[in-house]
Amino acid sequence: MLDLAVLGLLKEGDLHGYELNKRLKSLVGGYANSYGALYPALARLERRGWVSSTAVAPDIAVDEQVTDESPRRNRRRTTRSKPGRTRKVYQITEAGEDHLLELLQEDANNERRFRLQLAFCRFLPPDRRLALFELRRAHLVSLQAMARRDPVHSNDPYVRSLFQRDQERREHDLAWLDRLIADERANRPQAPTDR
Amino acid sequence: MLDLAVLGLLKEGDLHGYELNKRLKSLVGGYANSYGALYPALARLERRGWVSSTAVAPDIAVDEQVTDESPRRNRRRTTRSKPGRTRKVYQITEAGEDHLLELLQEDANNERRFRLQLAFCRFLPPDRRLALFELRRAHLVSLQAMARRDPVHSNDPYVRSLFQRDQERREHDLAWLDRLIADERANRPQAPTDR
DNA sequence: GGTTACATGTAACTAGTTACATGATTAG
DNA sequence: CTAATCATGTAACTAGTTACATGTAACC
Repeated sequence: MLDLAVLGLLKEGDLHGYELNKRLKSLVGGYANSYGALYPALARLERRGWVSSTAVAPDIAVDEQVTDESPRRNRRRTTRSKPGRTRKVYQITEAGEDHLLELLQEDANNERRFRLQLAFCRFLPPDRRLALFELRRAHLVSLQAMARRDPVHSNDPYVRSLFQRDQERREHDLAWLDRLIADERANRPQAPTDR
Repeated sequence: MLDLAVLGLLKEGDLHGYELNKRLKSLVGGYANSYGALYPALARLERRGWVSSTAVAPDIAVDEQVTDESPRRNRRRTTRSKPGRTRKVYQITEAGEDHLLELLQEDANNERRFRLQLAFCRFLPPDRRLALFELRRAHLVSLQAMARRDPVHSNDPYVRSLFQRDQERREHDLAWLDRLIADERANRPQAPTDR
């Protein structure tokens, strides 16, 4: 799932790990997204040829190659302008873009995954995007039906309250998705079914 | 987290694994809760002394020891009433109940865990229960604040829609929790702060 | 001179899913 | 006789978290 997030973010522009993590936080909102998952994921993506990396020195656009005899004071002057350490900047490859398109269309039964798919669904062709929404909708409807088939057995007020919140959330979610789908259809009155 | 769910269910009454799994499904609603997690969890809980198990033969309360010469027709009659295989029925121990109380008060920053805590919070003393709700409330408020501090940067309509749904969901959740807290306070006007 | 932000990584752990293996019994 | 339900379990995998290790540089 991190793969999806990382490839999506890299499609928007090249980034290094630390920066990726910050964007991930605001994107996923409420998750930890710590480096313990991110850096290994980047290494894996690179091994599979979905991204490539370039080492970038922290001193950008600042002066000449330092000749070896330059004293420490000089060295200190050269290392200005940008923070500390050499960064590894990642860019998405062509194979990576293909893979991203696949990931964007997978499943629909996973809340977290759908969140990411939605965040990057602009990279999908309109028909695939609509298909994704419909798939998610079908899933929500089936959850809805399941909940109706066997309602709460418990008399405990806390359990009842919980299940009612669930119900309301499902309804709200479905209404929201329906608006999304309606907008999607409205913005593409093309593709006339041949007649 | 499964530990919490299993101990909570066993506190309501003794159960075997298969039955536990069914209750788990309706409780957690939308999760898989397959046996691959459940059975190892039960084994672990037993090793730690939080539950104990009893093997129960499938034929309960049904007639005499079958004498060897009884024909197949008879045998079929005897093996009625309950399905196939020997079940392992688990019951919660005293140590298990203590542990359950601890699990019910942990954290509050985990959506899934809080769901389970709420489902079994009736086992908590009223003041601990209220504390749990307040802890969760504080967490939701901090999420709310975080979201307000840095709003959506993106212009993408899908991302915007997503973040707005998040916002609405947080507000709905908070309102729901506040109702829960209000009810809780209303139902215990006792504990007069000494004066 | 200490805290925060920048920057990359590893190791151990938590939590759950998917697929497999096995076998009995029941309902159609 | 065959599909579904009951029943217990293992192995391999997916996905993410927490804690650790290390070091620079900017801010106050």
